Amino acid sequence: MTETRPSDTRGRILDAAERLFMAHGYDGTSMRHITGEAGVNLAAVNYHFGSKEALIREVFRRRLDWLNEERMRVLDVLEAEAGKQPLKPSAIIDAFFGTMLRMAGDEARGGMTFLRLIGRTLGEPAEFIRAFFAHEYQAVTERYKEALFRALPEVPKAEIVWRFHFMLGATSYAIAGTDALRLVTDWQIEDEDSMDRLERLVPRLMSFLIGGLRAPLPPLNSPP
Amino acid sequence: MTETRPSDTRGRILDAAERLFMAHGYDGTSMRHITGEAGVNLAAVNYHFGSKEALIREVFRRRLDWLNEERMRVLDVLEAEAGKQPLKPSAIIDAFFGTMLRMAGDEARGGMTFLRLIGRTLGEPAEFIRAFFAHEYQAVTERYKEALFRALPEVPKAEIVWRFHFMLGATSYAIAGTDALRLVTDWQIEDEDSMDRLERLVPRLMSFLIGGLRAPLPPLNSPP
DNA sequence: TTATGATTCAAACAAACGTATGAATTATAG
DNA sequence: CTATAATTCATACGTTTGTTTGAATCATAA
Repeated sequence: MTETRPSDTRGRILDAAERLFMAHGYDGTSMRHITGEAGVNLAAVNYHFGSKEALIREVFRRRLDWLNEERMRVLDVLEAEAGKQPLKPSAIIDAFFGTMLRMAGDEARGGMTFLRLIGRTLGEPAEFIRAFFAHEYQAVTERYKEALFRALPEVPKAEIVWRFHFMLGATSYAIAGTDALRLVTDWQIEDEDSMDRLERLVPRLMSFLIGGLRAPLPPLNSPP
Repeated sequence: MTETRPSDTRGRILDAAERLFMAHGYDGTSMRHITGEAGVNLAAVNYHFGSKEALIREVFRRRLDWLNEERMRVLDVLEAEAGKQPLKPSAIIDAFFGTMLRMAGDEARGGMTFLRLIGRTLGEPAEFIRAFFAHEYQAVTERYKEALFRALPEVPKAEIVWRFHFMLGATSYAIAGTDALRLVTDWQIEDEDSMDRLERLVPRLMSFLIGGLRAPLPPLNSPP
């Protein structure tokens, strides 16, 4: 629906790159892996995207554009419904993190693969990737921070920013794995099949995030 | 202070590798970067460690051995003090995460550099790194999970395991950055100098973690 | 001192990397 | 159909990668 498509070479490259970057990271994925997996010629990436750097930017852009617009839209709806009174913190958290997590069930928008790629990438060392993310996310995080400030007027703003940050970390890590996670989860979870696991992850994570957000404030340290 | 050293080539390599892996990741750091930064010959890494893979394993091992022994020791002390009654969850969390975070102030044990390396690496895609971590951590996480089970007998074990996992994610992300973090934290935090920031991070994160751990349980999903 | 083992060194290796080229092929328009 | 543009292709370029080699240098002990 985006454009007339004489050939799906572009799409095949993006899909393969998404999957491989998720599995092996940016530096760990070569052009030959990508084009091999996509079944296209090696030169196709540079023809269609210009460079490897531009490719991964496009991999993220085609998903993040929708996600961040959706996050804005959901917040619009919430604020319209609430009128002038502040939102419930849990509603804001669900709008930001829940909207992202629910992408896992939407295969047309990347599904679990893209979600895990996001989780991985927030810890990615490459400078241009971090810069790109900061730019893509700026407007959205700004709005959500403001909404949280209004929702929690008694909590110092610096504290909210930190906790927003902690929530991002818990979420990234939760979705990045199922592999890395096995560090902590060997048993007891295996008996749920992966469908169950994903469906239960959202409410589980959401409870944790809201518990953390609403936790008692840390003691102020005294020394002068 | 650690040992008699006929030459500190090994140590210089480990220090440089630690710093560079932290800054650019495993695949993003070349042997020539490492040996150049360390001021040693290119072949020195392969002579002293055998391979790049063995090098990064040693980078982690020299720090993690101490950290995980310390975690065990602290838990021993706590359990001895408590006698037969269960520990406070907050004490367990502090023993596990606080012990690690306080390494940031201990320059002889890697300090902030190693701490940020850990944060980065828990999301590292390379298979052998994940395998190594899982192996190094197994005994410790097992003991801490058991301690948490006893401390929170009313909470389902699966829930505790998940929340332990979320806590790991929040912690990794919190220490990995100051760079990546700038995504969410642009202002309001800059006015604290970096010493303050680090000192305040520990109680802030600890409050968040305990709030998440003690949060109300997620609703059970109903469908049959 | 000489002899022996440990370490450092410059140089080279094949393999893999991202990118560029120009010809061949395919699609589109007149 | 023909002409023009878009795309695919095999191939090659110059770097950079991790690792190896054999000689040179160092330290230690007899």
